[in-house]
Amino acid sequence: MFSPDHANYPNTGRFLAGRLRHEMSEDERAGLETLVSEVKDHKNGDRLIARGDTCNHSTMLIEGFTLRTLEADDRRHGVSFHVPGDFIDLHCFTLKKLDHNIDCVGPVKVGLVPHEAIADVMKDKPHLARLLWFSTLLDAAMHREWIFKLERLTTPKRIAHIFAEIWRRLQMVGMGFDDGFETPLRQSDIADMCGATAIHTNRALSFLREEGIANFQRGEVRIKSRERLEAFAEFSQDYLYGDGDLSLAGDGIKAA
Amino acid sequence: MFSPDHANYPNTGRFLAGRLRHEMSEDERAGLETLVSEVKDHKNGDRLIARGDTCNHSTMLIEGFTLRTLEADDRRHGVSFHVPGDFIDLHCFTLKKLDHNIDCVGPVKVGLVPHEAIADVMKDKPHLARLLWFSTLLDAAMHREWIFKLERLTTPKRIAHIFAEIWRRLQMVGMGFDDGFETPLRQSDIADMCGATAIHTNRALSFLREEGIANFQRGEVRIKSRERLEAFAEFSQDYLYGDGDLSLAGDGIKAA
DNA sequence: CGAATAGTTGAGGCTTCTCAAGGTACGTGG
DNA sequence: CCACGTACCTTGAGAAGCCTCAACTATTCG
Repeated sequence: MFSPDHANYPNTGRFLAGRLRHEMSEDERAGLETLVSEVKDHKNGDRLIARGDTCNHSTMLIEGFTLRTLEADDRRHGVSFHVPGDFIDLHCFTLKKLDHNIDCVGPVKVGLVPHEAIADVMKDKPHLARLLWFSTLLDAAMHREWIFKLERLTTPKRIAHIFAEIWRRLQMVGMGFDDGFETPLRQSDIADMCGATAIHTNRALSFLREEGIANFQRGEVRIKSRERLEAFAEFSQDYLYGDGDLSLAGDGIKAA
Repeated sequence: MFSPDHANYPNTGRFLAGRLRHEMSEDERAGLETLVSEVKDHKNGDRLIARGDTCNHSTMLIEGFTLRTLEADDRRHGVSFHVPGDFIDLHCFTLKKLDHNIDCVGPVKVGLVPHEAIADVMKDKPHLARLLWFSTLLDAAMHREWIFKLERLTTPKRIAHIFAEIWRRLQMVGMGFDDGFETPLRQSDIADMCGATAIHTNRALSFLREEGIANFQRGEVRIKSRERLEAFAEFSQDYLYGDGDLSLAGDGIKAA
């Protein structure tokens, strides 16, 4: 169902894998790969971009895991996360100044894409431009699901929802295992994404462990039954626009 | 600071007012106005679009107020709202099937924009296309602020935050008053946007009234001190990309 | 005027927070 | 190999926020 062109396109081969990558021509895939002008490595805790920075390039996440965060007082809040293949801050091409930070969790490899290169795509390759737009709209759809989740679910269910989302998104880009996944996230990172304290998050994780829903231990997440996890979390993958009810397969974006 | 071209462009004159409208040429303004192929009226409670609908047009909100909602069991949750001038579901041009509903609150007038017309813009008017993209990214930025708000604030502060946002957004498009604003929202709608019960929302509104922060009574919102309201709500208008720290004024989108 | 919608109030219970104290894994230097 | 430091995780207890159930009141509209 997914085909991470990772061998052919080491920097961008995971972009939109499991979503609309099947709509990209070889020409577009190759064109996208050439947008990356520079590859950089970062370490755990690095802040790739800080709120308010003016940027003239955008960032493709090649390896690793990042968080989008907002801060107030001394508390950090997570508003979304990224897995390899995500165009982390494509929106800053258009917004110019970002409203949030991008923080590395664990070691990270990114590809930099100059904004002039994206402007050329806008001008000359409307179909690829539309796919780039699509990827920013996916972000927005995920944000909406998070809002829904925060309005509706208790902390244990929020955590289960995050696990379900990470697992699905990793698998879409050819990562993750049949019985779970690995992540550099610590309990406090999960707390930041749930709007809960680290202490309460710890208790909620114990609960998930005791109930046999998900076993999180220092970044190793083992899940016995995806069905049970997703039911508990009231999770449905539709909003990821992969295989669910809202899937675009066979009905996708026609050349603009 | 804002100039709602409402007289010249009755259907689209509020689009991006107070944000990047000043960057639109007369040509682009006129072109945008002609995108609207049909104007429709709706009444309170109408569902303009339901989750999963396939759409071949997008919707400009001309008059009135709408909510984006997601439902589960018998509970409705609000993930964002729209004021006149908002391109409510521009993203369905690219996503094709929406992940959420659009519900009318009070009487509503909308303009329909066929997707072929938007595709032409993508092909022939890259700068206008980029402004359309920008408007969907504004949505995403507002979503992120909501996530932050839900993770961080108690119900009284969430409500104050919503009031602060509505007020600012109305003023950007030339609506709203110096001492508050009017809205067709009921207490239960506010509850849906806060992830709280209507009962708790009622108590929180009483609290805001007693404290003199905001007086909400059947859609009339009176606010003595914007400063006090925004401080209480930990609200900063930056994320609306109007006048705040992230403002693009004088530094906006160059022709692509 | 009556019905329907919208808003208000009270009491008991669950969820989450705060403050405070321990426990465990893992790397570094002796 | 052990001692120690640091980051991460765990546990307990009391308080605050929010929910549910169950009334009751006010406003709007036919």
